[in-house]
Amino acid sequence: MDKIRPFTKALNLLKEAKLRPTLQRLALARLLLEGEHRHVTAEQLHGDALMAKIRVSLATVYNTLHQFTDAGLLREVVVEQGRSYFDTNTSDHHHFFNVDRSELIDIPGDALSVGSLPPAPRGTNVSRVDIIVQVREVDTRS
Amino acid sequence: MDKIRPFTKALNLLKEAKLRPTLQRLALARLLLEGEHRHVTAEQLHGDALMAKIRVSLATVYNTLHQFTDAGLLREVVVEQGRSYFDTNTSDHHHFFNVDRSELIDIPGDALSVGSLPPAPRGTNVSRVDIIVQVREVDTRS
DNA sequence: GTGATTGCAAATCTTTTGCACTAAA
DNA sequence: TTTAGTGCAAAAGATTTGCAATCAC
Repeated sequence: MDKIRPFTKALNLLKEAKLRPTLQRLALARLLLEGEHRHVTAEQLHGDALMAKIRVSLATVYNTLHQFTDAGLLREVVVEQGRSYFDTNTSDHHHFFNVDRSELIDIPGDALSVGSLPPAPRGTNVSRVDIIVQVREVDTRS
Repeated sequence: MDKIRPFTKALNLLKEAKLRPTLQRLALARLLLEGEHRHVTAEQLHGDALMAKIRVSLATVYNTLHQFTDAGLLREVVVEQGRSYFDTNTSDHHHFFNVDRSELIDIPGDALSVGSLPPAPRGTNVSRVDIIVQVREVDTRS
């Protein structure tokens, strides 16, 4: 039945975020937010969009990713120098980062916990906690 | 008495790392590794070097930071999109990151611990765990 | 000497910006 | 209409690279 109203979810998300539902925003929202959770770079999403016959510029992809992030629909994750990932899973969780494949994998929030966070430096408040578990492919030689 | 053999420590570190003790490597090693622990960007270190009358190019600063990192003398920390920090503290510890000031602050390894790390994805080994506690300046208005 | 290291400038890569054009309300 | 949004190309930043000149051994 999803076929009967295929744009509803993306449309509602944009509406809630007070973002005008333009063709490209709607299309990007569908790519990002209607399927499984994903971790994408701007470049990847741009490629996906073109593949799906959606005419959109890279600049607009960047703009849109940031607008979605500001609206709380996405979460920006920085694990690699020079490139940002955007995570469609905005719930409390952490990440494995496979350095060899440049790939992020979610760790459910309850599978990992921080014991005893020390107090934030004077004059500051904690705004977010990220745990990045860096992993590498096992060496199959030997 | 440090004045009597001011280059000894940096020299030994370079020797251990099997890096030829050139003028600029020695100078950068002294700036980085002889004082308090620091978190520097390439740009900052370059500035420090020029300030200390050490003639060195930014490209060489980058090369040197990476050579030191490969040799285990430094640790690269990525917390901000577009910029890398190099941490002179290579022992097991984590970080506060003040977003408003773009400033890293060490959290001693024993002040924070991860409870129950889930198993690494099939075919991978954990190579490193980073905890970034993002903080913001408290809002003094209101 | 000769091979490693450096400086410089150019190149690269990701991300941002300015502005004329287009589309949503 | 009128205002927000888009595309394009150019700009901006951080980092890397190619290569001739220089330095450590």
